[in-house]
Amino acid sequence: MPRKLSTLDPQRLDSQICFAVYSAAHAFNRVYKPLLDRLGLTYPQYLVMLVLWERDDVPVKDIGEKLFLDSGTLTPLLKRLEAAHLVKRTRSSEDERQVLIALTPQGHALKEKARGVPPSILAATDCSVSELVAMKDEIVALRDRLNAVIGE
Amino acid sequence: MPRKLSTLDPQRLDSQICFAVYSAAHAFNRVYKPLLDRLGLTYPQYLVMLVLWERDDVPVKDIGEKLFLDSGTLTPLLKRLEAAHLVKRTRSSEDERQVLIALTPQGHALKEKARGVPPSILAATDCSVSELVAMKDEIVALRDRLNAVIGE
DNA sequence: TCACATTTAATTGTTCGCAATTGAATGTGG
DNA sequence: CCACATTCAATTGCGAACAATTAAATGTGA
Repeated sequence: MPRKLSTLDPQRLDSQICFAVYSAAHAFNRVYKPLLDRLGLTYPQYLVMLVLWERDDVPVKDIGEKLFLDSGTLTPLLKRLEAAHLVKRTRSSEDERQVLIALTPQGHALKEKARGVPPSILAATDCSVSELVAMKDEIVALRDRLNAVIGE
Repeated sequence: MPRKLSTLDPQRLDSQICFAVYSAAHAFNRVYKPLLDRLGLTYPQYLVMLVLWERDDVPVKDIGEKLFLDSGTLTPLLKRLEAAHLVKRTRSSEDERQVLIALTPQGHALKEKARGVPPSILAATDCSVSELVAMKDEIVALRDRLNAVIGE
């Protein structure tokens, strides 16, 4: 009598935390989209801008380490940000292998326009800040354990 | 004296739950990759197979509703699964607008080969099942609230 | 110094993910 | 019954995401 086991079946879609994370990421993306459209940014471009608003004039590699992305993703993305006049890309003179990414005045200015984004997202989650912080910390811990397994 | 506020700054990358979810999704993907390579599947293809292993002979729309994906994503993906001889795509005779997706014998057989995937993922998370279930339920609830906002 | 490994970005090719549009089939109101 | 709207899948175009490779600059050991 294998009844009621279906909800525990590890091969069921709804049992899988990974699908929960995957589908939540897409849901976030859809909420961000109209907000970021006004800034002329995609979500990954917004992430790069967040990094640069914290610290400017950084090599591509540093951005990649913070966002867990490689040059195959970042190079074309940064070229689009450059085409949008938000960043400048210049070869480092000390180490010619590195390309340094710096904000333009427009890139700096966009930070003010983007100030309304996090509150809008917070409202959409319909959660308290403390709940979100707790969830975020759990998810980050999980992510870091997964990333630790990869580097084996 | 705006000191120590940086960790609470909503415009900081590390404050954002969305980045936690985004980067966790990518971390999961990297853990799944070597496991799914052996099955000849990508992660989204694996999700479609999970749906079909639960219920066969379903229209594209139903798959899309379960996975939150549209025909722009699913049509080419399903064609690849068909080219890999895992599914058949046939127009419904009752409603010629629908395309029904059915597993081939190889598609059915793959379920057995895929049985080892969830335990491997579980091991990689280094979490107890009950912890994961609790996190999963929280994330699903968050996702559903976000999706509710979109349909406004 | 010189051969060799390492680091860094860029490039190529494949697969998602989605917006917008198209076209065919079906449903509905008058 | 017929004009019209709706539904469904397919298509087009663009921007990620990543594996694999390339090329140039830098570091290292003999």
